Amino acid sequence: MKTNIEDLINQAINRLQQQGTLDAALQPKIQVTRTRDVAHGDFASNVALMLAKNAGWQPRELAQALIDALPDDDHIHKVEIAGPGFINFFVHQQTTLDIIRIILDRGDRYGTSEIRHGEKVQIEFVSANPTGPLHVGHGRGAAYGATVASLMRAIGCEVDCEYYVNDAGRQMDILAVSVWLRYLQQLDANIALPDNGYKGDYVRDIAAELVRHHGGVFVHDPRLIMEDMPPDEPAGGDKEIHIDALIHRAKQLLGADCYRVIFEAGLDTILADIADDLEEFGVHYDIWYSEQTLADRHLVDQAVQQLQNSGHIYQKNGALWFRSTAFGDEKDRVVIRDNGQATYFASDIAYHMDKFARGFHRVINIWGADHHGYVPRVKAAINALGEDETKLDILLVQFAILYRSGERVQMSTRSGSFVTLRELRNEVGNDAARFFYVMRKSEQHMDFDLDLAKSQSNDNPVYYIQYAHARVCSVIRQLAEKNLSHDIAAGNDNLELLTESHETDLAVQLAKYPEVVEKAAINAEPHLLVHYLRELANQFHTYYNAHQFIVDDAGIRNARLNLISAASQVIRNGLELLGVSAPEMM
RNA sequence: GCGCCCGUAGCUCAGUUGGAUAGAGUACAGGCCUCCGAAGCCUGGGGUCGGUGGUUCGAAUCCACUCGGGCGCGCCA
Repeated sequence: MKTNIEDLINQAINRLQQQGTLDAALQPKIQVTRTRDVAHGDFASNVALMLAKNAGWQPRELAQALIDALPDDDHIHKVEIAGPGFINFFVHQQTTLDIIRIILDRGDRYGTSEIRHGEKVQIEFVSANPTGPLHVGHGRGAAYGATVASLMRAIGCEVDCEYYVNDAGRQMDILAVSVWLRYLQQLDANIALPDNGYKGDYVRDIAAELVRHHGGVFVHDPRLIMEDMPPDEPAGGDKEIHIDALIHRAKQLLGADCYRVIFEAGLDTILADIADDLEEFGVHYDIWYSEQTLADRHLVDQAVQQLQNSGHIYQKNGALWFRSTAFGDEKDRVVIRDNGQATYFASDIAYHMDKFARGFHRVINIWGADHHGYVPRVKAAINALGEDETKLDILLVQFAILYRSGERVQMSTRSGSFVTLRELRNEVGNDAARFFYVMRKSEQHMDFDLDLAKSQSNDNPVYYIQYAHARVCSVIRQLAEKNLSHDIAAGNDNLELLTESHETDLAVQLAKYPEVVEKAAINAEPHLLVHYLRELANQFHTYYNAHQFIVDDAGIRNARLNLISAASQVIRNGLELLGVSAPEMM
């Protein structure tokens, strides 16, 4: 209907331009919006206001001229000028109610479209280091990314979800050493974990598995391990130097093969745990992309070489620097360290090159907001390599701050005293977690109230929406008990009996759904859908309290049952996109 | 110090490609089950949209300055 009115206005403008009453050079952007106030009709356009200045008309006079030039349309029964020059459109009630027939016909496809048909999109999200289980901060990125993917699929995109596995960096070595030391402890060695080590219980579990499968083959004398070791921080030293030395010693004593076994035990166990966790959370990935394979395939070398060939690299202090300042970055960045090792950034350049090489129309990275300073250098690299930077969108997600009993829950990764995503899911359930995470705009800091999320009460917005769905299901169940039936065809034939204002209001809300999905998808803003569904649930509950659906008059009964069935269909479709269940009973 | 994000009702937040009288939840006060699920509905009070100035038919929205909060400024990842 909205696009329909846009067409009508376009025709009117063309007609005026052909008549010469309006400057033919004007190319207005037609804006048609749904009105907030019923007195303003169903749809309104500010086109006359936008055009007036350049056309040299008074807004209201231009509006009148446009209305006079407007073609007739069966769906519209009144058009009027209001305020400073808005054009308000009043739609026939039959047209409004017809959406019910459309929804029941399209079923779970209602709200999907092909406006971005065939657009190949890649979304990379979470990509947490596999050095420990996912925590609640990662949960927001997971829920957000998965929902954005669903939304984009709903408008016709072909979406690949990808997890970039940082399996090559120093953090992984620190994990491997942590596992090894726990392993030695479990075999009664007197040796402490370094200040910088990973101390979570999961490290002990991995070590225990090593003991079970390999016995004592990785045992070395603690005195030999610690011999000539630079002191750790508590002993007055530098913890970074200490742990790097420890990593070096571990590789030396264990040899490459044994070190590899321990390293991979840590990596594989944790990655498997992360994958399970996400799968249980309803977050599915198409590709798990290993950072290590970039180096193995020499893609990192190639990326650096390519930058070098195009003159964007220089040498300083024994390292190779990328001149990112030439592309708007604050300072130049090292890609190859003086010890010959590539930086994480170098890998990331190679990774993004590979993303572009894979032919996506659009590449989306979802990062924690603490990485925002990293955005300019990645875009700089993409520009330097001659790729189209506008294909890449980097969406930032702010942290979620947990509250329990009104108190802020403290989190710390290294100390191991943090709330994992799994703990959160067990505590509040997947539905509430998915819903709460996307309830707020992603770049907004979010307070996550654990007590509210798990409360099975009227305070909880998840239940509010699910309850509306369950209520409809309950009504349909009641029919059988009363020996009545729901005849959808008869309902469609009697839609004109839905004359109550609650009924037209609800139908209007249902008609908005595809517009909401489209906007939420294009802007990557799932919270719009959340707010829409709440409002829809509210309108349904209001209607429910005001009117009986199961009435003796078969015409009205079937029409009303069609309306509430359509409402439940839309709620189900919307919750599906959010990854939240729509129970028939609760 | 520089850069990015944020500041809207007591609290949590929508609304920000400029549109009509700034909305919702929650909390608070009152009302609604002989009737399809009260996990619900209705009514009410509550605001200098952080502040000041500017741009125009029109500003919570755009610009400048300013105050307050968060984050980032590694040859870490």
